Amino acid sequence: MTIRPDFGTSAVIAPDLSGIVQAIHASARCAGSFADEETIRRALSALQRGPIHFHRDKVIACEGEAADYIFVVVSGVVRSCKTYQNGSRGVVAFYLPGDLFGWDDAKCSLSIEAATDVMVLFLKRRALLSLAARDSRIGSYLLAQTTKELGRTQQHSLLMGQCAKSRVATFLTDLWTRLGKPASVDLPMLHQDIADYLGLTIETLSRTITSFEQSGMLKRQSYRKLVLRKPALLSQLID
Amino acid sequence: MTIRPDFGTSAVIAPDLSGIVQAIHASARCAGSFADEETIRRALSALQRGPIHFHRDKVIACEGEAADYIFVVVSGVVRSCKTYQNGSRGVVAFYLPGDLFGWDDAKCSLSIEAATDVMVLFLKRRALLSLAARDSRIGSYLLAQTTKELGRTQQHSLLMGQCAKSRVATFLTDLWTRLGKPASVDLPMLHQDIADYLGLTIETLSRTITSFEQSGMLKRQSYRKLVLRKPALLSQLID
DNA sequence: CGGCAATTTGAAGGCAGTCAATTAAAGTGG
DNA sequence: CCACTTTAATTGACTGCCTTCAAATTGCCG
Repeated sequence: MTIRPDFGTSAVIAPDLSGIVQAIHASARCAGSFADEETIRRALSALQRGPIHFHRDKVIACEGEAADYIFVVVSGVVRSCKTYQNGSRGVVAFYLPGDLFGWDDAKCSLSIEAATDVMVLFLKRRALLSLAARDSRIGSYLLAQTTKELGRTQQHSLLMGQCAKSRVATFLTDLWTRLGKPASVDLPMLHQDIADYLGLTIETLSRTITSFEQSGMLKRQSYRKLVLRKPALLSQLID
Repeated sequence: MTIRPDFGTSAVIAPDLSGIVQAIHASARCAGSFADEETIRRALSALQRGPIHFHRDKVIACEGEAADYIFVVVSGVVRSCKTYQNGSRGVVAFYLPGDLFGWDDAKCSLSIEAATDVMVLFLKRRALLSLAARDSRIGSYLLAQTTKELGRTQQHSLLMGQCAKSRVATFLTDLWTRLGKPASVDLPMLHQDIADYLGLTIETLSRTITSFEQSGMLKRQSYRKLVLRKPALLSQLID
């Protein structure tokens, strides 16, 4: 069992629920909640299932399936995507360690799949919702999380209207930023996943990265390892 | 003051808050709520402002502006969009009468603008959130509404990865369906808005509609009035 | 009827896609 | 540890869809 390289130090952010519990506790700004941090932890643990391990490309939740669970990524990368009859595919989002997702109703017809080998935690949806009804801190947290994801998705739909260079530059700088601006960026997912996420072919993705390298903006250390030499120049391509 | 043609009968769905109040009441499935329907109505009315009228292309809320309000469309169509330095524009979503929106945090940098002459109701964001903390029915409603919008936005980002014919066919059939499948479809917004929403130019949009007309799938009655003759064929173009 | 705005149509060019071949990297077994 | 196989990524040549720029047409409103 080989765990693929993942998002550096952030990979171990959420080995359990403690990150979420603290986030809920921190986001509580409203009166009326009647549970302390320990209570939240115990309540969440009670409706937790897993974490469960999935190999790359395994389907975690099928499209159209009854959406009984909310997911938390413990390690690795998860993709939310749709495969069409002609074999092409669109990737809506990637989820990294610590991300809570799976709010889309069942009708949304998106498939949740492992983009790398991953560990995923399951939370019973109905139980979580009824918990949110009793403790407004959890409700606020869920709303804030969903709003954040809505914002990201809006940005992504805007990105899809741009040219290839802008899309790739945005993806690389976003990823680099999320990783804490390390010296070198390890792409945790396949180029095919990135291309489907950006609405491009792997050939165009590859050629675009090559053009960035020829401009001196970045350097390839290997297929999946890049060094961003001039991030400022890359950012100028965005918009 | 000329009110432009809008979404037929649905234009008068929400002249006030009654639609939302009922939706909140209906979506209540959790214990712990301590307000009846009349209480909700009064609470919402208290933090309501407007409705206010905006002419087409007027900015309702500027990008980056402190997001103090949540919006409800009373009549007309609102667009959520971003204008780039080079003058191009991307439209993330259209909001129709009855839609509640404006959840995106301030940082999201989207501009809320009138796509037609519109009437918009304002709700104080903080007051609504604290109300949601006290009454879980309102919290659930807000979460459900945000989730619904997230799903729509995901579908839209997928759409942007498709070819022009699929995008236009999807837009037309979706609109036709939302309008209750009437005999003829009145496009309430300009072609430029639709093109920016679909990530196309107005020329490509026009040419695509022309090709649909030549295939006998639809017929133009005027620039903004279409008759979908073979909706099934149009749907086949969607993937 | 006249003038402006919106849409349609036409012709030419560019960016990204497709198909095919090569190279690099990772996994496998001797 | 190295040869072999398989998978992933790069590169090249060509095609096609969509854009761009320009002109004509339609529709709206005074």
